[in-house]
Amino acid sequence: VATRANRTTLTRESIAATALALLDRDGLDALSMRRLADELGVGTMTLYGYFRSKGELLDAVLDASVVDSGVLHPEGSWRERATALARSVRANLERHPALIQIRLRQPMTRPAQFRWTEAVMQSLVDSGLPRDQAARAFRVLFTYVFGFVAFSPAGAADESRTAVRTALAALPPDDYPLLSAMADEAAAAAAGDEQFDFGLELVLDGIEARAGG
Amino acid sequence: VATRANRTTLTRESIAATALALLDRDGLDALSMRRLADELGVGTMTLYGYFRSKGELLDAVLDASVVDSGVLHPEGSWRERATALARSVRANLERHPALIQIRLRQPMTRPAQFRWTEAVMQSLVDSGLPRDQAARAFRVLFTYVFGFVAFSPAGAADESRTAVRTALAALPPDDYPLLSAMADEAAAAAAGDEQFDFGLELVLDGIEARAGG
DNA sequence: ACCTGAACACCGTTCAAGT
DNA sequence: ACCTGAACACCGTTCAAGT
Repeated sequence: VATRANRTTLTRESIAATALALLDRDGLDALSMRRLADELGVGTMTLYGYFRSKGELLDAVLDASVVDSGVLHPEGSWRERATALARSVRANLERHPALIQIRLRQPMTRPAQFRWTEAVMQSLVDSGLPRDQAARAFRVLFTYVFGFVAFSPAGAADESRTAVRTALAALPPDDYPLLSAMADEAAAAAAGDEQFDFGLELVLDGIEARAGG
Repeated sequence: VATRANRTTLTRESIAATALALLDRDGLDALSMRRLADELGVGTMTLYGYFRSKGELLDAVLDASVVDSGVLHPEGSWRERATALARSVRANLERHPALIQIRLRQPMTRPAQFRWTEAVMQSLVDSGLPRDQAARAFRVLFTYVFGFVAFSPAGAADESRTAVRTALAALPPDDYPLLSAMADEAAAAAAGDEQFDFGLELVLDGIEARAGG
């Protein structure tokens, strides 16, 4: 609902930045070409002068989100560096919760994301793993971090814990002897920093064991 | 495009089953209330007599997909059972690729899925882990398996490998000394059974180390 | 009780036209 | 060169009506 006045010149970058802000504010469903054009104070069709399709715009939004992606050259042992890189990419992904859903469609062929990949891969090679195993280990770490963000609701950690506790406590003990008795423990593991770090250490332990450390 | 003739009586279950078939055939974007009603040979609004909304229908589709979920009571050591359960849920998720995207929205409070959770949790408790750690370990395993399916394209394993190899080989070696030289190793780790099992073993090693051996 | 067409407020995108 | 309204083929859902 901005007027035409508060834009200078449209560029792919400025449009992507506005789209990212809209995404952060109102979520993935709210991002339509029509709404974004409104926000920018232009006609809907103007956007098609900068992007061939909505998909191409979403690609540009992914690139825009990586610009401010935090620590890329941490110090320390391979394990300290891997830990710092995993935490920083998690933090960045959770700053823009809608992005993970976009990323499900098109896999990791975005150039900007490769800087993080290079840094993580370097730490894994430094662990002493041969390259083929370092590549596999990278993929496990990637799967863990992205999976965690995708399946452990970030903003709603407390609500998600409550939902898990309620659901498990309501299960019939005859069919679910373990789960019905473990509602509190399961709730604690449903989300949050502690759970993220538990899993990260566990995965890194597995890598270290393979590195012969 | 079915005629009214080839349905007997509509039920929530029969509608969900048709929706799942449509999802498998044409993907998530193709599943609209209008198209599903067409498929069933009824008017669009008829569906709203069985489900209050599209979201409620998607919930029912998730439940329907769990019915045929395979191995739930494997034999063997805790680790053999955990392995069998992880592989079977991966196979089931990959049979219905669109479901993982639905599952991103609403977390694991679907009753039907809890049978799998109970069985995995039992294997983890049998490993000797205390319950709070078993709950955390379950969550890591869950994150790994679901993350793998979400981020490692199932049907398109070969194409995804080719895409990764091409993208990495095209990176400037000055900025990406490691990645540009590791295109083949990264491609091998991008998808497939071998990579899934590598990560699964790695995660189970981490769990076993915490279980004290 | 069970079903439904018309209507409303949205989508992405093509096309032909405006400056 | 850059922008755009109208139109097309879609959405999910409300409402008032049909049998």
